[in-house]
Amino acid sequence: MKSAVKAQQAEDSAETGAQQIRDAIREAIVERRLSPGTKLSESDVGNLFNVSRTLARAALQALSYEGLVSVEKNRGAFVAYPSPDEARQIFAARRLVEPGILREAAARITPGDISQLRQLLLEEGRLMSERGQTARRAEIKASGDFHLMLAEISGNAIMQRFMEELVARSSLVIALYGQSTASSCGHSEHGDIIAAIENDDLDRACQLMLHHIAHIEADLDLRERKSLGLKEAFEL
Amino acid sequence: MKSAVKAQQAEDSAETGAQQIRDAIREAIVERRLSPGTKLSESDVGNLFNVSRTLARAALQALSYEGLVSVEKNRGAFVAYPSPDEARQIFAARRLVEPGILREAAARITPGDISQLRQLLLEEGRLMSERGQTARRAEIKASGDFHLMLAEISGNAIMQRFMEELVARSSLVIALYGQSTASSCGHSEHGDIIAAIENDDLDRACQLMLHHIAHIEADLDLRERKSLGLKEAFEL
DNA sequence: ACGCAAAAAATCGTATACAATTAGCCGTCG
DNA sequence: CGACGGCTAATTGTATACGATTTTTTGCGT
Repeated sequence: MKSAVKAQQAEDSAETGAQQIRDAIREAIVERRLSPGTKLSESDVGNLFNVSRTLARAALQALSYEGLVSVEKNRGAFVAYPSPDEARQIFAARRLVEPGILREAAARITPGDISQLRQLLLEEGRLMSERGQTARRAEIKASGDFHLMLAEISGNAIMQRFMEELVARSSLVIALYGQSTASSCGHSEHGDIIAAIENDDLDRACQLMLHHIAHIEADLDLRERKSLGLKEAFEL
Repeated sequence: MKSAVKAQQAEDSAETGAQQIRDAIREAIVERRLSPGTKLSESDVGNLFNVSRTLARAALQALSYEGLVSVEKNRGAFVAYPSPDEARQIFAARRLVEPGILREAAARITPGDISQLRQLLLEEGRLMSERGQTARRAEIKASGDFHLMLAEISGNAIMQRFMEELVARSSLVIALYGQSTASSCGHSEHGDIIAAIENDDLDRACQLMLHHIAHIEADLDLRERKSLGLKEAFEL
């Protein structure tokens, strides 16, 4: 799975400082070590990675393009705090594209791909039973990787990159609005989808995928709670 | 249409130099005043807009995230030169998402939206009959705006941004591989799609959209012609 | 005249420095 | 006692400077 995209700039591909920082921060956000709303000042980021503000700034700008941090002019960068409406749009986008990706992936899937998917599933299950923060974080990533791997199999680098953005932002949304202590993704549903693909039952696989996404979304509490109303917070 | 997205950083929204440059270059690329492969050195861009290399660099980096320019480490930035395979992926992505966007848009479309779409169509037709470079460029933009407006009507800012990227990159592809001198888009097909939406015939609208995209793609010559081989160029 | 190697030029990568804007603080005034 | 105003500190926006890498040129030898 780490063979990820890296589509453009094929040849030299030596990540240029800023990209390393960007990736490190992104990973921290996706694994929820950084909470939504956390301030990411350019100086702090620079000091943390022992680079100049120039590179820190570049990394933050890059993350802002992916929707993972929001930079406010003359105020600074913050880990994105998606509104309930944004959250709905993210999942609407996933419902819109994932069935299509699934179809494309099913059309070109190889036995090797399937065994890789199964292995991912196994790993996911193993992490799920473990205790501890680090296992939990790895599990969060693994459950997203299932969706990303389908995108990779589809062979469309553009859709793959888009899915990476959607999965990452989903992680933020779940961190903010998720209710169940249970992990992010219904684990068994992933297995069902693979099974449907193997049976060449594409329609069923797509339907399962839609249910799966709906299931994740159903676990969210997307009520507008704009800093607790500031009035309602004390009147009750 | 210019009410565009601008989702993040809602409040002050005063574009910060680099963004202005980015938009200017993007417009130049989409309108095909800049050809694929053109070198965009940071110094040149900076001088052209009377800003420092810092801002020029930021703008180019931003464009690289959108896939409109490719930056090669220690070599420079160039207007993207999508490979035939990339071109296919771009159109595959459009086939994958545009029907879905169309369905979402149809669900929330208002009479006002329809009249705006019609007006866009009229403008497009007017420009099509005119002669001259500037009219041609405006037409290119207008034909893309039809698709973008549907995305805007769909109410999903994320899908809208993605469509903006896809339309812009499509323009590059057409510039590179387009054959017919005729414009980029079958104009009448846009009208047919609107008509189908008005008749609440969603399935037909989606089918028309798919045909429309296929039609654009059919006008491309996507054979691998890697700088004409340097040998084959003279042996025939 | 051709090819190769070393130097020169140009360009990018990163750091530092300065200017502009914002946020917090404190003192004064009503 | 609360509110307003200006000042200071912190943070971002932009420019300039320096080092590294690549490309081109140039000059020498064969």
